[in-house]
Amino acid sequence: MDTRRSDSQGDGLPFSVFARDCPSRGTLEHVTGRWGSLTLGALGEDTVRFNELRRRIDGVSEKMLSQTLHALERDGLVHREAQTTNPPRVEYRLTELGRETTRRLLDLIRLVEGRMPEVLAARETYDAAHTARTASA
Amino acid sequence: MDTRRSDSQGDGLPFSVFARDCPSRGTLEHVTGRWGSLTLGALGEDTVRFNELRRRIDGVSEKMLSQTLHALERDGLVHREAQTTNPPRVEYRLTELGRETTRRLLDLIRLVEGRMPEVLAARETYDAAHTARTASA
DNA sequence: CTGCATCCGACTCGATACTG
DNA sequence: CAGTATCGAGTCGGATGCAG
Repeated sequence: MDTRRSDSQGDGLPFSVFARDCPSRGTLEHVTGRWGSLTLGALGEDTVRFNELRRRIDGVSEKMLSQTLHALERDGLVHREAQTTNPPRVEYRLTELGRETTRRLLDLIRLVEGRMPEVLAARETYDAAHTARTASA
Repeated sequence: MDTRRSDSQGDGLPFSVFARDCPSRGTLEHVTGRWGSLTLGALGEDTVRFNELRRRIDGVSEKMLSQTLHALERDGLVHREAQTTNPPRVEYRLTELGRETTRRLLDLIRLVEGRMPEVLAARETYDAAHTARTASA
């Protein structure tokens, strides 16, 4: 059966990201996506306002941050608290689930960052091999 | 100072995904991207051929898998071994760095999958609140 | 079998402008 | 400050066709 593909990865969970129509795939993408991961990481343990968040994530546009925040809020990872005062003040912070998720995410990010020298070296090797092939052709 | 942003996340690493021009951002995207994460997870501890990999990842196109594999190979996460025999046989497997990365990634995936019921519930709540607002308007 | 090249539509993203 | 609406450029991604 196609829907049992997850077994080949040996997880035995009720959902499987490996299946095309699995809902966890969407959530995983919100979490790991370009802005999702950065947003979660930038929130961390803090309670942060919209523009502060925007400043923390270098390069994110208003639109993308807003969009990302909505997706994460919808998935129950981020809590949004709006005060209808003037000036408006909206604060975002991680839910418990969001913190758990972010913890794992940061483990991953830290690993990747810590190993970047290896990655960069691998890239050079790869590129050298490839340009050599192209150049010699 | 802008380049110290990473400190606000308390990691103190030499790279910071939060900075726009940080090379780790690209690698992180390869790893966590739509197909990258699934490819790494599908490789696991195995040595897998191209089409077998394609079968494991439900919905991936040839093009995307090939592209993803190249990116991961370039980053030193995946090892590619091509036998120039006939028929051609190309095997992919994770490097040590790839396995480390995948381990973290699977921690994250498992968490997300395990908590999907919560996510789904949060979505319903969110959607209900939103459609209510829209409907009542 | 394992791929690369090309075409082309769909969707994403970012800049801008505008609202409360 | 905290967004939403719109629009155009760019990228993603799938289908097809071809090559070793």
